Amino acid sequence: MTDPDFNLLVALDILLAEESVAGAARRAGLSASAMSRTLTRLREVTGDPLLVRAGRKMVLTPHAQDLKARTQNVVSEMRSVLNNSAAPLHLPTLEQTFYSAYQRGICRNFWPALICACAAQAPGVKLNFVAKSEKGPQFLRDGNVDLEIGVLKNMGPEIRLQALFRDRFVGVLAPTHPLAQGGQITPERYAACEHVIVSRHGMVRGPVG
DNA sequence: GCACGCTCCGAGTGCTGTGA
DNA sequence: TCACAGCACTCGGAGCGTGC
Repeated sequence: MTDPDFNLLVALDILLAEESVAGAARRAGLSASAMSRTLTRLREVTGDPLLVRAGRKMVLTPHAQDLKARTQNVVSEMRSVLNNSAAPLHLPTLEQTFYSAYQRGICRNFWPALICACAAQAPGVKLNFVAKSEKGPQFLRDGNVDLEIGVLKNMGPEIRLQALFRDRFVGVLAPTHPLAQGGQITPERYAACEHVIVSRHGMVRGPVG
């Protein structure tokens, strides 16, 4: 039995992510025709069309939808195995550009310290800060971003998370406010008050209720 | 509003060159 | 010799402008 061509996995990963032969070709540094032939080979190997025309666009078949997450994980694991160099990381000579996604209002506090630390310990490193328009780990999975700073959760097992700090809310109220009367402010008393919710994501309920 | 034609874009394919 | 990639081309769909 001959092993399949594992290079096809990388192409499959890009095709499933881009949902476009032309887009996948650009990302892989190939011509569209070369990527089209690669897709043909993938169709032969998997026995599934994988990407089918829907008007002017291409859409994933149900089988391709099933393969998408598995392929991402396998390719990510392959890369981590192959990139696991035995040579220790040497920051003073490291020449690399890192892209960092940020959520407005959260990580600007970290920029000065981060830039100073890079300049001192890794002068060859360049930092590009990219405003992030949507939540989710897709930017990291696609490799468009190396680092994200913000309120992160449900990122998946392949994304490494590290807590930088814990925040807390501080309430300010007038001496005449009902909460200021009657002793200790409990969560129940706080929740019983009327609230105004401001949500960037259209949520009509918050942690309070 | 509708039909028609033009243009653009993307996928697929035949042919050919290249390297192992 | 074979596999792969690029060039050139065709085909099909969408968008847009124009005339009725």
